[in-house]
Amino acid sequence: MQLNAEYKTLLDNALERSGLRATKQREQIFSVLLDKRDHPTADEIYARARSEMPSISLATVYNCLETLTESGLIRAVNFEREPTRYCPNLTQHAHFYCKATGEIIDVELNERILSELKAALPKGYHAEHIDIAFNGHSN
Amino acid sequence: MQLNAEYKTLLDNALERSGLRATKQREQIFSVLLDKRDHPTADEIYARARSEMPSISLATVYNCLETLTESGLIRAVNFEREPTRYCPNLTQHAHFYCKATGEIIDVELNERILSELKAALPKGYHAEHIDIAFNGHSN
DNA sequence: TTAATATTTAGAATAATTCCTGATAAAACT
DNA sequence: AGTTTTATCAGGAATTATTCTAAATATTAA
Repeated sequence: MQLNAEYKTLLDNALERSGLRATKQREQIFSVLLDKRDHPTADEIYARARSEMPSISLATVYNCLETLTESGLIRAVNFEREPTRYCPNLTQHAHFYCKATGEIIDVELNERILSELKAALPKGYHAEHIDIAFNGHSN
Repeated sequence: MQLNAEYKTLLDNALERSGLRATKQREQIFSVLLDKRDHPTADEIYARARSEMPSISLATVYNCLETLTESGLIRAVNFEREPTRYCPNLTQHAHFYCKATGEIIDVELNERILSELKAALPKGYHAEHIDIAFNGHSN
């Protein structure tokens, strides 16, 4: 649990805004996600969190992930029906996923592409959020 | 089971190409998807198929959906971790989804946008397939 | 028609996630 | 600080979409 001051403040403020309490567990989960940005699943996060906080439960991991997501501190990422992965990158970005190797990277998208995508919607349809997953391979 | 001749041939050819047999159940499931293009879930497809073929089982619905998907006749569509939906539109297209009303529509994307998206990938990364889901509302 | 093989069926199994309940911790109030 | 109130946590049970299993049936090939 080596959450630096900047992120600690970010976390506390976001939780406060949502009317939620700052707890060791929430801090731990947030810290795990910031430490290694490899889009881990809840199980992987549970394993990492437990190495520093052995008493944490899987249910708590799920609870924390939900509150962090709702507070806008992290993002849930899904590839088809595989277990949900989590990511602390809050910029508008897409994901590239290689099923063969498991490699996942963030793909930054500029505003122009995003507005062109939104322009593809028929009249009367408005997108609040766009999920984009590139499935492929790297070399 | 009112699969017209054109689609019957499409189905038979696609199954044959994949080394699979043409069966009543596969025809029924394909027909259900073509008849009402509202992106139904496996359960909904099961209900619709059963009204014409009461003996079909849910496992068979899942099996058929898998074989039709693998044969390239239909597409599986996922929104977060909700039940998978199915769609017989084979053009490269995105989906718009309104969680509040459940409305789902296909959004056609032109080649230019798609190549711009692919161009956003870092060097060495290649996308075979891009999943795009617009989440929002309509009026 | 028979033999070989694929498919279907029904139910059991699986796996990610959610729910439940008593215990614990944090904030609010003396 | 001590007490009360309320949120959160832990552990286990429950849920749910989907997959698996094995016996029965249908399809194709011989």
